[in-house]
Amino acid sequence: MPELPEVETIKRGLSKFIINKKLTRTTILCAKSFVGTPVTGTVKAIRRFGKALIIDLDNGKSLMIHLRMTGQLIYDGKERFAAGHPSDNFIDKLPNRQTRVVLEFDSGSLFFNDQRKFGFIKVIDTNQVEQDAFIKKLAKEPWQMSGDEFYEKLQKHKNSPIKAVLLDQTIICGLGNIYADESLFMSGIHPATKAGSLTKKEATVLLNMADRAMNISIASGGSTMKDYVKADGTKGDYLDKFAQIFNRTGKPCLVCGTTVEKIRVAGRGTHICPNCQRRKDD
DNA sequence: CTAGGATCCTGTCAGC
DNA sequence: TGCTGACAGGATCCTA
Repeated sequence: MPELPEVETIKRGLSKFIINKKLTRTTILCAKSFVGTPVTGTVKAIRRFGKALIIDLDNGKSLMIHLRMTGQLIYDGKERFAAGHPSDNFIDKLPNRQTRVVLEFDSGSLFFNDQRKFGFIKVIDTNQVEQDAFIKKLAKEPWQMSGDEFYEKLQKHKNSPIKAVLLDQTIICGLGNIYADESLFMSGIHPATKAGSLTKKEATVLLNMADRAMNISIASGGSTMKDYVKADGTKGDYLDKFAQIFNRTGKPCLVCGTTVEKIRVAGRGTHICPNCQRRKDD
């Protein structure tokens, strides 16, 4: 669930609270959610590779965190900060039944919640982060790639629906189901269009829209929570204020008024305006 | 090599 | 009310 903008929001928010703080204790409530042996140490840096978050300690070890579909990180200290999968659990008492791991710092606790247990925290050597099997395969993020480069990549997957290509982190990194739908809508491209049938111009527009959609979201604090969770559990407002197509099934298209439809592409629920996004291939 | 489907897991919701 | 199947903001594994 959390896509690049949400992870970036977490990185920025968490940095304010745990940099230079000491991780003193790890409590594992679900064995499969924590890989490796718990470590202690002072946080020196927080980095992001695609949708993966890296917390570097001062002892040569790092924690790699991937939230996958339903992960959340909630920091509870003097102030509370939460981001990730949107749900009321943000304001629950912690730990709750979806809490899988608790990382205790000398300034507060960081709760890793994950309903479906697809996410994980993994201990790796800091100097091996870039060699991690997942990180190593990640492609460039949209703003690091040229339109020509993206177009060339599409030719290697010419028979795949363009949405499947957008979701493949080894082709272009950072998009998930929301931003794939948003980018395609903003580009006027049907998600099932074969990647190889896009022109270089269309590919370039799509790349630019992926960049724009994610940056708009980062600027608004991601699609989940604002920087600080208040007692009322105020949620991040990307989906409400900026999403043009995602989760708008049955509502009028913001551009032409046609009813938004939900279809299935690349095995994922996909939102389209059947008028603005027409297939030009087969 | 690519492409597509099943799979990991828990929870919620629509439809009988 | 109780059951059932579909589906979920991700990625990997297996098969053809």
